[in-house]
Amino acid sequence: MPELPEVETYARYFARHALNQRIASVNVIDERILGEVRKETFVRKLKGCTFTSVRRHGKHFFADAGATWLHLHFGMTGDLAYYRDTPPRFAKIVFAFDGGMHLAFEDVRLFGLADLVDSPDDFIRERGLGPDPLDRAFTPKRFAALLEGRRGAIKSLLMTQEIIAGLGNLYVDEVLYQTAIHPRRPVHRLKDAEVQTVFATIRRILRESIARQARDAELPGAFLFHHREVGERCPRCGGTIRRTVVFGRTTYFCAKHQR
DNA sequence: TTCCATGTTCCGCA
DNA sequence: TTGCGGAACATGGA
Repeated sequence: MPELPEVETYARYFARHALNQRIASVNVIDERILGEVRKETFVRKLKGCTFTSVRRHGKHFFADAGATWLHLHFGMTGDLAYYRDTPPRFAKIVFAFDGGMHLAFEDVRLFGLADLVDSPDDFIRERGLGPDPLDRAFTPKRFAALLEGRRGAIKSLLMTQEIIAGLGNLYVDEVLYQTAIHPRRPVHRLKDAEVQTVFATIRRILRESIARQARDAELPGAFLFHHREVGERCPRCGGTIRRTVVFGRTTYFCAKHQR
């Protein structure tokens, strides 16, 4: 489930297992997972290299391979698997390291992406991505400035990667649920205090989720996360959970306490 | 069989 | 310019 907490968890997994080992071979099992780079170039530039560090910005992951950076986006169903013998069923790219271990980038639906970039910073700038909400430079003031002068639904803005990078459908619903704001509320109708609460809640929820390694079962039971079902009882106020569509995405909210 | 899905992009319209 | 609805992409699972 790749939103920011999941990608952060993958980044830590990658760093824990796949750094400082020489890449003996690169197997691109399905070329459709590649972005701009050609298969031959992808293999040639990574074979023999060593990943030395990782970075994450929003839902984008980067690994330093020396002369180039591996760039991964996990789409809807991307995942990583470090293993010795048996590749995961939906492996699309496999890196084999000296010593016999492997790292697979797997993705059932192929909405993910693997590519090479010269510089993550340039990529982030060229793509126009907004700040990462866990970055130090992301302050309450900056957040308020990002929303300034906009008129769309709060959910739409929080989902837009060019405004804030990393939140997706589930976590935006979670943030608005916990701040008692209706997903369709126009952003210019938010009070200053509410904007500050949204800022603080984004950071708290992301940190809590990362601390639990973004595993569904370990997220607090009071999270909307566990109650995404029409007619479900809201654990916070006893109201009824409803479903609607905002920004083209299925949206769950409590009809009673989210206004 | 039908519907739905944690993401992104592109097009048309207001 | 901004915002939004809809469609498309590819595929498994309920």
